[in-house]
Amino acid sequence: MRNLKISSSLEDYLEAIAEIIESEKHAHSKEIAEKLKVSTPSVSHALQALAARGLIRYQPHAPVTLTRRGKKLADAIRHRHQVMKCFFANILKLSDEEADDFACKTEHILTEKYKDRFVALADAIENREDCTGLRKYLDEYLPTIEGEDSDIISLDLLPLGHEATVVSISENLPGIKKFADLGLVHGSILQMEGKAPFGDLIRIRVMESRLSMREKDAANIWVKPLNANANAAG
Amino acid sequence: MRNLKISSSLEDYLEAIAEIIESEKHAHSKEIAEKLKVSTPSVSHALQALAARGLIRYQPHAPVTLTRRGKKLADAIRHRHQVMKCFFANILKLSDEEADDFACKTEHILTEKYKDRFVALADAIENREDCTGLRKYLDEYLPTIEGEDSDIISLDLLPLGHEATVVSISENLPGIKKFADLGLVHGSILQMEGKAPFGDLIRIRVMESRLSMREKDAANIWVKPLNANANAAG
DNA sequence: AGCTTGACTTAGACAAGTCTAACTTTATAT
DNA sequence: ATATAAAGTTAGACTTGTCTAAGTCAAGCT
Repeated sequence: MRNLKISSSLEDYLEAIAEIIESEKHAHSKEIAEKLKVSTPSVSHALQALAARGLIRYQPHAPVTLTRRGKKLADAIRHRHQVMKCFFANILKLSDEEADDFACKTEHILTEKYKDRFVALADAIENREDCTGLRKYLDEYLPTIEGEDSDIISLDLLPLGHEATVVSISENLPGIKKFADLGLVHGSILQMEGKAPFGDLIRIRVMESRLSMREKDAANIWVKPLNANANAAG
Repeated sequence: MRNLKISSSLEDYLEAIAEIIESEKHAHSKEIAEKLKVSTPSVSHALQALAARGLIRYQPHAPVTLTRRGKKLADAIRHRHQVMKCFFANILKLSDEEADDFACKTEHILTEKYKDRFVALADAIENREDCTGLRKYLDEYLPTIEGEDSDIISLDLLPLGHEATVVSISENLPGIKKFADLGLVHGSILQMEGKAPFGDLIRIRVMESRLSMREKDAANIWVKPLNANANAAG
């Protein structure tokens, strides 16, 4: 069996061909071009590449059909797409269109193993009896998340005097302090109090206490600055 | 503010530079090359591109540093990486290394909105009181999923006489029959009984009953063939 | 039958990203 | 101080995937 890896661009062509054939029996270059929003010369080029890999039957000026191998590969891609689309729509509550868009991108990087785990997770969340609470929560809360290009920065970038809330902390790195022990957790509000000009140390205030940490460690704490404060300084 | 979109390749360089600077203060071409497993000329080339976009300070033969904008963008990328890595490791139960690998790919396609929803989902699953059952299930079941390039095909490809189990069905397409009504659900075992040579119809057996469907609809049913059966035929 | 039109392909330019080979710069070591 | 080594850059080839421009093919019309 020949090499089955093709570029994500060719995967897109193959997928489009499969979908067109499904609804129209034959796939014409023009339709493929419209579906993928590329020019027809690009399609011709891609068709030659697919034919060279034995995935389609292609004679110039005739509509293409999929070989058995091509159909199988196209199906695998379409299945990945479908699985991810369902996950994004049903679990993450994206709109149908958003889910489809995002699935288009993930279908090229998803491997079988990961796919199966997404399926299992989605299945469990949707069907387990003890997940009614979670389902209700996801239904109500997720659609409210808008995430308009939020200005999350790492703590070491927070300007002097500015306040911010802690968004997340990478604790899994070796040699990093346990920040949680210092009262630094998701949601904490902190203020940048000082930066040593050359040194590696920064000083922050959390609630009523103060603490110092290495700048290097601060780069692993992500915060979202609160607006309208303080004297911007570098 | 200038255009902030850069290619995923440049994102990789920027991320690598940020990580090296974090542990070594200065990023040298050679280290970047080693980290990304590319040649040093490729690094030089990328550095020029990043400098042209105002993301790094770069003088030939001197170690690079990040501009403020560069640091901010690098942090956004690293945060996406970290979020996805946590999701894959903690929820989907991939190994640390697998989670990291997969995060490397997803970090380039994840937008803020989707990121926030992944965070919310992971947070809910890990911390809600009513999710202990789900957590236990994920802990025990997901690691057993191996998905060794499973031979999932669409039903219309199943050879005559062969049996298969239903893996999933796309019901959300317009004009598609409600297969569930016919006893066709996830896990059903079916057998291909006949294909009309030209026509669009195929005939299958599910449990003790038989049903026909259009080949076009069969392409939206994914099955996993059972081994060692029947007479292979086209 | 020949003309016209639309579909498709070929040819060739361009951009991004990679590489090897050859060169330059900087640092090190007597 | 100069030779040598290491690091980094430039030059140029190659690949993939895109495009426009210019052709070719095939079908339908009169």
